[in-house]
Amino acid sequence: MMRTGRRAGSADTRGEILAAARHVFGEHGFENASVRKVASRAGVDPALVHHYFGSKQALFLAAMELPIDFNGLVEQVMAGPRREVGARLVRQTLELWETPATRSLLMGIVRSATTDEVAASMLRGLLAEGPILALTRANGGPDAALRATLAGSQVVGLAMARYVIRVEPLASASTEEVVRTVGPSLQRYLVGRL
Amino acid sequence: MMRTGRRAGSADTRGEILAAARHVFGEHGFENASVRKVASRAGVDPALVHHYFGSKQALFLAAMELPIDFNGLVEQVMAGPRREVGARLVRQTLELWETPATRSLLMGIVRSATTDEVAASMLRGLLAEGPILALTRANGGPDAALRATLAGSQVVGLAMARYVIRVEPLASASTEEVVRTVGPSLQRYLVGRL
DNA sequence: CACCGAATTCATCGTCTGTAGAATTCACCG
DNA sequence: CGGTGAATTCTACAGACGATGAATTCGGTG
Repeated sequence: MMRTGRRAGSADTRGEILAAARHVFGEHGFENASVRKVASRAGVDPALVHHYFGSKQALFLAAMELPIDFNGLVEQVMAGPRREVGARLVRQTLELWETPATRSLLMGIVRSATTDEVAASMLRGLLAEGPILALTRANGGPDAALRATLAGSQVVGLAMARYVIRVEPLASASTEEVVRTVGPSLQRYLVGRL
Repeated sequence: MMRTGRRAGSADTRGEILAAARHVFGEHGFENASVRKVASRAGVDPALVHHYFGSKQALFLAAMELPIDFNGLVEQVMAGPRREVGARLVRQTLELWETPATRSLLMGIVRSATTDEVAASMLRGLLAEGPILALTRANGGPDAALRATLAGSQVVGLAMARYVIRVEPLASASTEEVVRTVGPSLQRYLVGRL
């Protein structure tokens, strides 16, 4: 039985709670995750989570804050021939989803967005005002907003099918095959003739 | 206070419970919906739900059983010039999502699929073995399975963006504009050069 | 009209949930 | 080396949840 009171030494307990939260939210989504699961995975009492974050919602917001460099991402997608901009966007997307740190984050947002309004507006912002909009804006045209959401729909659909639902053979296809097949669709949405 | 025992007259209470279940599951998804909410919406005691269906899972399965004529749907998509098969698939999809009866059904499946494994495998089946596969199979080629899941990823992404997350301007775009913009992507996935 | 089975509700159990407050232990500053 | 504040746990509450079993009322059959 773990004794009460402050622990000896100094550890980044707050950080461990955040890491556990990302993992649990990523696995179960917001509503289905519980403060107790997070606490247990962090090796900590549930009350401590509230002491640090105040509420489950606030914990979610803190855990899902994106440590993603969007400016760099947009730059990397724009660097290179314009006729392969779609392919590069697919490649960057797959990389984000296959890096464990960002994966559980995106997983948490997508898994929660279908039922939780806060997470839904996060995803909405990501699709409508995020890096994808920056890409379509860079190529002029008055329909940049529509183009961005169209591309966003393909991106989120790809993520759902490949990583969340795991539908075969898409889930096991190689990165290059996905880039080759999905790239042209995004290409059209981003800079092609609609 | 509603008296105990059998009600006078004869009403299709079981059917009303199913309708209420479709509505509630469509709004909240499986895990977040409760037997009590369904019962309350059907004007019925929660125990009656268990009397008819046995468990929440069984209720979900019964409520989400698709009353959709897939054969007819495939036929309608295949009827007409082959170079517009993508556009016709988009149109059929939008029609399903905009008909209230089927909408809450699909909503329930998608909203639940991100966290519940049973719903996930329903959606997986829909994307990998359902009508979309029938379409890609009809056009020969050894990669029909991959083509179907690619098209499925765009379909589910469109549904997520337009109906679940409701991202603008996609959510408010006219049917014809969506058909015009998304059609060519599906066209490529279904019968085009990958 | 008696009876059986189906329909319906009530009361309840055990569990899990988010959250709050009080108590305890330690690190650090003077 | 004393004291203040932060870190951590314990205990607990009040509500919702899925599920069960018994009790009650009605429709339909003989």
